[in-house]
Amino acid sequence: MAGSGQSAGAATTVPARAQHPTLVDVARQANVSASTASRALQDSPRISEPTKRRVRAAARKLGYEPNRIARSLRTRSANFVGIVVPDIGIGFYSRVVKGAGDVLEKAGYQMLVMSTEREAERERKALRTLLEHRVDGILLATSGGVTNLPRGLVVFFDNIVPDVGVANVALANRAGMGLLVEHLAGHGHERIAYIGGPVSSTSGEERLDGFRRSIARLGLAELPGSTQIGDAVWSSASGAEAMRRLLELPTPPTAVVAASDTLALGAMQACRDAGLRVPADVALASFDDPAFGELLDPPITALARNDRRLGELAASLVLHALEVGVDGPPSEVRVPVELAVRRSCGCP
Amino acid sequence: MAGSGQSAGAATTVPARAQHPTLVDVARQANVSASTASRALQDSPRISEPTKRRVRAAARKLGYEPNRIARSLRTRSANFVGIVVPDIGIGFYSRVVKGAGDVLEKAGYQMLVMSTEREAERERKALRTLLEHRVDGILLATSGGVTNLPRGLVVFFDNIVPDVGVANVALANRAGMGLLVEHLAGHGHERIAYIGGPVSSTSGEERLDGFRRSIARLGLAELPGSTQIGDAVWSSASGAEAMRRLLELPTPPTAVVAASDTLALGAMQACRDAGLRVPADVALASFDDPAFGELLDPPITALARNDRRLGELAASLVLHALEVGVDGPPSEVRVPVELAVRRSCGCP
DNA sequence: CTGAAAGCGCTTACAG
DNA sequence: CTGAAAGCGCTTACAG
Repeated sequence: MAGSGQSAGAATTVPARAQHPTLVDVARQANVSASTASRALQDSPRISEPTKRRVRAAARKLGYEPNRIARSLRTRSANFVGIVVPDIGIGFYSRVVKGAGDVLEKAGYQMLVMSTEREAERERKALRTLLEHRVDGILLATSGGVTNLPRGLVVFFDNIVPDVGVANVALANRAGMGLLVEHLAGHGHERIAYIGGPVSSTSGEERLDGFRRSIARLGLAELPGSTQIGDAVWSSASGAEAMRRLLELPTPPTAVVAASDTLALGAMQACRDAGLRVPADVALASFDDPAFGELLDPPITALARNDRRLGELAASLVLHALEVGVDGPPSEVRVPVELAVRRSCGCP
Repeated sequence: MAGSGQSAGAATTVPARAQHPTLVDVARQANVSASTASRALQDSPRISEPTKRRVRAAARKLGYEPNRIARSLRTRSANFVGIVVPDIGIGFYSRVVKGAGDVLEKAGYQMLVMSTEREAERERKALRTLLEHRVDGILLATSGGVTNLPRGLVVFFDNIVPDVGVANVALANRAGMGLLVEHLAGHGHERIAYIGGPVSSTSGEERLDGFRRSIARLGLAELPGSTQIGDAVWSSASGAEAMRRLLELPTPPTAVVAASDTLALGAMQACRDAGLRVPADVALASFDDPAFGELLDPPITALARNDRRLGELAASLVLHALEVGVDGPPSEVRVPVELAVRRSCGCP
């Protein structure tokens, strides 16, 4: 039938997957036992130099590539760490993934990345898959899919579930908000409004709380209707809508702080559409730094985040737990943020 | 010594990793053999309904999670596909990863993501790791780390190596450039310049070529010094520099097409710094659509890409090869792009 | 310094 | 319809 294959004898359904040489192939070639070959390739001190050389030469000659699956089964550790994020297409998460990947790779671990599209069902499935692969640990930015805590070592990040997991790490949401509000107040603003994300997420909740505390600390009043919440994905469109609601207030704010770059961009757009100038008519500051914040018109004052660092920390925490075991409540880590002063706040 | 562990008898170095129940545990609980338990969980038609129910109940009761490592070793297929990208932090790549992940997941595969930071050495290492994990296929956006083609099924994307691999997929670079140049020419521009990336990459080469062909097709002259190449990462800074060089030309261009969003943003910045207005003084169009292209001032005319679609295609291609095997030269797929007309080109 | 043997947790011919 | 046995490719006590 078919018969168009290049190599003779290959079954039709079998793709051209070359048979990998195994350790016993190497051992045979080097005239030693499999045990010795294994130890030689691990550079065990129990093997003589000449033997090691012979085994290594044999491995090279055969193009031997150790089978990690077999190794994992035998050693009962896959050397895998799973990371599950709501959406890998979002800059924040992809940068966290990078940071985590770097430290995991250095420690000899591989990373299994799962993007859940913010669906609880997909998150549960991702978690199950990870567990079936016997990952050594999990880095989890949950979208609400964790009904019962997955057994094993999990470090929560971004979206924290209090008191569970071995650790959790997030940005310094409250402190960051404080920086933003204080800066705006420093420009003389007294009517500062807030555009944020749903308080069901850690960022949404902590940033709103940070905003309120700052307002109070500065002795300012929280005006009615001056805190607006956007949609679940913190979309620019919902940021624009929120801004419009703010502008319709009997006495609109003179300054607005947005809890994310997307929200801020939408807000800026809404201002422009309303014929308002930023910062002359409304000052604006953003929690997240948009990718091209300095190229916007006006360049946007925002918090410079260190997303990679967050990923590195999360990975280090799971690695640490892997090494020393866990006991006690989760450690809570907050990654500091820094104010990047540009023009949208009113600075020259 | 230590003795701070909660559960009795746990060795100090062993983290609190619960012992997973195995298939024989399930079998014992259900009073069947391991073979039967295995078949029951696979819903084999050879097993009676009552037995299946009993086995499933036992599995549920014990919280059984099949060990994929053992299964992979036994079936000699990890059901893994590797994807290696230069930088997962870049929107394009993370979107491709998402697209690929979606179709792979649906087909029952897991994705191993490797980000190489554009270093050939890291790329080689990533490839080796993937092979050691016996991935069934590889999706590769190479940064030049492929000296000898890794054995196995590889689909190249973004950066193509001619005539190798089972398939390659990239954006319709030449056609896209044509769209951009023609649109600018439609505005009456005759002095159109180009800012691109290094021609050592597929995108760099094909986009420059596409530019030149379009210019020629339109009967326009390619002015000396009117094609400028930025740095290896297509940075905004190098785009700005390229723009400055263009503006210093004895007779500067009236329109510029940038081969990427980053380059375009840099160019726009340089224009602004030079006191030039876009599009009044210089019209601008960009190959890639920046994340917030419509929020820029002016909103930028660009090609709306379908990065996810590219990832989906790449994954489908590797899956196809997995199923039917490979023969013949690689199939070459180009993902179409679409013109998103906004304001930077001169449209009202 | 080296080797024979057991076993990690599955799946799957083979037999009944 | 069910089970006993072999084996995927390693690593690692155990013995010498």
